[in-house]
Amino acid sequence: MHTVEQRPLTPAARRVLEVASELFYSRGVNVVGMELIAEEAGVTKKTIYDRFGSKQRLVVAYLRARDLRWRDFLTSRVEAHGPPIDRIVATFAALEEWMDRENERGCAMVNAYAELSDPRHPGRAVAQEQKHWLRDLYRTLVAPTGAGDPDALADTLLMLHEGAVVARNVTGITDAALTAKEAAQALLRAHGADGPDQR
Amino acid sequence: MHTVEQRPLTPAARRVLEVASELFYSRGVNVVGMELIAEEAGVTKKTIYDRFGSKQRLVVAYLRARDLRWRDFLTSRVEAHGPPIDRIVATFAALEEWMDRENERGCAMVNAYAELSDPRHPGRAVAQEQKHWLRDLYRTLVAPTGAGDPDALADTLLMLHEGAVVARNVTGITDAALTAKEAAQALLRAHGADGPDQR
DNA sequence: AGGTAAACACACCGGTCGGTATACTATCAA
DNA sequence: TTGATAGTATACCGACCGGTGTGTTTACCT
Repeated sequence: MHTVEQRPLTPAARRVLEVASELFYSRGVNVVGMELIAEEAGVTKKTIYDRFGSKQRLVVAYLRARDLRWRDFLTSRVEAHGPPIDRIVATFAALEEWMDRENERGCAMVNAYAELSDPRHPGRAVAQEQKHWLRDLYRTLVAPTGAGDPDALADTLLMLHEGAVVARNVTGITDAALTAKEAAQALLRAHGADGPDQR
Repeated sequence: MHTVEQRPLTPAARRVLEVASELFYSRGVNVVGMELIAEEAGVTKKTIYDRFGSKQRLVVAYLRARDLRWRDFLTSRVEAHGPPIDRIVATFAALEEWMDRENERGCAMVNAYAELSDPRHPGRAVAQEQKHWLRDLYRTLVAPTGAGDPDALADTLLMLHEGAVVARNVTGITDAALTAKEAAQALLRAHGADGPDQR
């Protein structure tokens, strides 16, 4: 039988997941074969299938792990600020830092969503969940600002966020996150958000 | 020898390109094999290779054709309006219409960019060119509005545009383009753009 | 009548895909 | 001591991948 659940990964399984994550992200989920992963992780295919069961599940594990890392990172950056408006701005500063560090190929969820066209593939749900989570995050951040039409504002911020990733990735606009951050501040002002930074 | 250049496509080649476009877009470039395309187009693989030379070139032909359709569509919608601000707003209305009609799987260029991880694949350049074209379009549309910081505003509009596609595709926000349009209007106002709609 | 282009049919190539089977070894806890 | 557990190595499977070769048929142009 294989693991798949949250039982702590064996050392070999951890290596597999690390290597697979790197390869899946940098080259794409469909392009990378199981044999390559096994080779790079110094492990036999048998071990991978013993631990993860199938490629589909390994892909899901990769997406879940990356999603978790991103959420933890973003959450910590948001919580480092008090005022609602500062928190919203912090999401774009966090995005900027994240993209500089480890987003060479754009958003892993968006890329996976593009690659996994079969609607039954469970990896699609992982990507959707992340975006729904981000949408909800913006809603909860917008609410206490007293901005008008808060739901539309939250969706707009979400779009700016996702658009910045795409623009940076394919158009090569390196300061996309910065531009998005300034646009977000302008929008908050336009929606009448009141915060300590307002005058 | 095979065609590849802009010589008018033979009837069989046209059928191949139509079928390939549908399959490439709806299922992904890497997932669809040449045999399936040949089958669905009622054509032998030999014919495809005689006309297009390789899968890589067929993919490029698909991207070029789709890009052209989109540019023609967007250009016509923009030119239907006179005032600069109306033209900018028209891009988001056009996006809304386009997404309702034929964007079930998001932006073909962004998806292809995600799938074609090999930087040497010429399909990547096609995607990049479209986004650069769109960026330039927004720049030329923003310039005559007299808005402050026009380049940043153009990039912001680009991000809203791309973000709306992603948000609608993976998050399922069906009115994403509408929300983006309203945000664009607010941003134009915030940048002090003057137009017939201003008061 | 002859030539050329565009299809057809079909067999075939080396290689890779995800996944399985068998057998053996090292570690460690009951 | 025994018996899982986790790992190794290797061979194998059918299916499919992108791509090619040989030869035939159809239709239009000169």
